[in-house]
Amino acid sequence: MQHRGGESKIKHEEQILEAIDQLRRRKARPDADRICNYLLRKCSVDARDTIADLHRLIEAEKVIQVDYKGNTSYRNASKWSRLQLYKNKPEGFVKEKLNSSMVAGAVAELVVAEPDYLDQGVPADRLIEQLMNGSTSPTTRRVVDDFLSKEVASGNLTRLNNGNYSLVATPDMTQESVHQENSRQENGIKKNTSQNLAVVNAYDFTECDDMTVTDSRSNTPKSSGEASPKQDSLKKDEYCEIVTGTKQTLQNSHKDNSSTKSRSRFIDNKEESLNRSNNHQPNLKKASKSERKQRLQVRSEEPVEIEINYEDYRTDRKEETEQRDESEQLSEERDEEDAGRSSTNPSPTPSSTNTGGFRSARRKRAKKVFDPSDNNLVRRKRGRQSGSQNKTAMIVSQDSQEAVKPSAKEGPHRHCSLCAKQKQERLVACRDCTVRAHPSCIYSPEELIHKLDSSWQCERCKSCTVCCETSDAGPLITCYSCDEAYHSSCHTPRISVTKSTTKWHCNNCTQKHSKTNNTHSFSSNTSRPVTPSHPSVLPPVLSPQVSPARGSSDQMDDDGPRDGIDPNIPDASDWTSEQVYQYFARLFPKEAEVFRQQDIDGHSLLLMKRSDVLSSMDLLLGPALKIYRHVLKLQIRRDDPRLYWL
DNA sequence: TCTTGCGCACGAC
DNA sequence: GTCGTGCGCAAGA
Repeated sequence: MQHRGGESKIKHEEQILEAIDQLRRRKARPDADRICNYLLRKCSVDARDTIADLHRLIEAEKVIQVDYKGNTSYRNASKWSRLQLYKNKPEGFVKEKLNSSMVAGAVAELVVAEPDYLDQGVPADRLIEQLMNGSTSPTTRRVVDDFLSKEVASGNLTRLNNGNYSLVATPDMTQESVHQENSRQENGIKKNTSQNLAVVNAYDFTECDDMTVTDSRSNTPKSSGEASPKQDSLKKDEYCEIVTGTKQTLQNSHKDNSSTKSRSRFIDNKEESLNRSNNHQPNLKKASKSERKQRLQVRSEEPVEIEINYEDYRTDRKEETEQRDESEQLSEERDEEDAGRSSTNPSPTPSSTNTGGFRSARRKRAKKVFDPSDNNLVRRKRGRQSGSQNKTAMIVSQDSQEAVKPSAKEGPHRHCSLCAKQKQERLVACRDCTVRAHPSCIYSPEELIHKLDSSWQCERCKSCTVCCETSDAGPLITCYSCDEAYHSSCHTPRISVTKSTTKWHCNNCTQKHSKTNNTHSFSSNTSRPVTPSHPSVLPPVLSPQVSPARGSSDQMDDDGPRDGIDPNIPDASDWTSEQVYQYFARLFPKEAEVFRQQDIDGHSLLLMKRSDVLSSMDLLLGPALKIYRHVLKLQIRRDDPRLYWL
């Protein structure tokens, strides 16, 4: 491949263009870092070579360097739909190369280089030149001048009577920029600060042999201005000392009335400065990554990115290696700092921060919390795709029928626990556990009419009103009227049950009704054994019972014992963990194990909070809520639904 | 740990 | 409104 002018072939042109295309497909920013990374992985091309070729491609206009949302991107000119727009109005694609921070940085740099500017202001020409030097993008003098005018208009910059520019001092100015500037000078850092003198984040600079730092806006080589020494090795701690805040620089320069003074002071305070600057070093990578980074070396973060000045690759790195030991020591500290910050973003490009740049601050979206029932959705696979992947997936996988059956979506059990079939009938959930059943499986046709809207309790959850034992202790007979269940031996008088009986009324109901009517159809002679309407299809343990009024506050009000301690609810305070387990095992055989695992005894049980049950026991929400109900029941020894949701 | 896919926010038009 | 872009996240290797 030839340059347009017929120059020598650009060695990695195809790979670079491919990288750009690939990154665009991935919706990843085609920045220098990623391009280098791509070539490194695919072709083992050193980042330096990649950058060098990238710049050649830019010069050849085969790759267009643009600033988009505050950061540098590269476009494949042959495939870029906006190429014509760019050609017509290139500044429209580089306008973000100028921002307040960059201006501030340029001013600060010039002030540090020439302390007199502090009082006199920075000559417009010098400032424009500085800003233009900060970018090789087609930024024109006019564009820069216009931008400066806007900055003045917006109050970010002051134009003095002599026509020179000065930064507007702000209260938050600190000394650190001067420090970094001085540090740079003293340590021979070449850093283009056309942006603010902001954080230069180091990705393991122990390995950054011959990297130099340039403005993030461009990977193209650029002059570093007067303030930048020529020999430019970089060492870690110097980067650590480069801290955001050009304005700070000036103010502190003012305070000290001399940049020279502040310079020495800052050097003395190096350690302190380092500590502060650590907060601005979000992407320092651990040494383990260094091997790849060594070759990659193009990293960015925050408004100022590290970029490779490919012209400087050839520079001597002797100075840097001399200071490496110190740097490595400091890197450990930074790593520790990093541990506390977002490290999940592997992107080398500035991620979320927008300090001082024009880049819009993308808000980090909260992770969506899906409805538990969404677990039944087949999600589109993400990440690397292996084999064919139906991109239009996102299909509701399971019984679409249930989409019109709201109650059936309430929990993990979508099959009727009684008939184990799927019907066009909504499921009723046991109010205490996860068991579900069709109303028609639970009730007889006659019962369906007036009990359909009642809460229902499966046999496991049903307990004897008198002894509180479940059907494990013997068959329960449920009152047709109040739905209280009794063991035949617990009820007074003792119940004589026959399977053929369908309607049994407890003694209480019988007496109540006998007071109000003649109880012609109300007799405790009829009983309803704890068997479902369709016993032939029942799972062995499930025997649904209707609890029409239980759980309603109305009944609570009628029910004397529930205003205080319900004697039917056992005192769990002295239970062993095994007893606790046994209690819950009867109700929630699947989930009860957690009580045993966590060794929850009666005392602990009584101290448990809602959050303990819902969060700390690793239970699904549905069972957890039901378990909590029982926990609360044991704690207060009342069965008051009103308390469950407190 | 790294790469990849992609939802969705954002800005330009 | 559409379109281009790419951040931020999650999934997969």
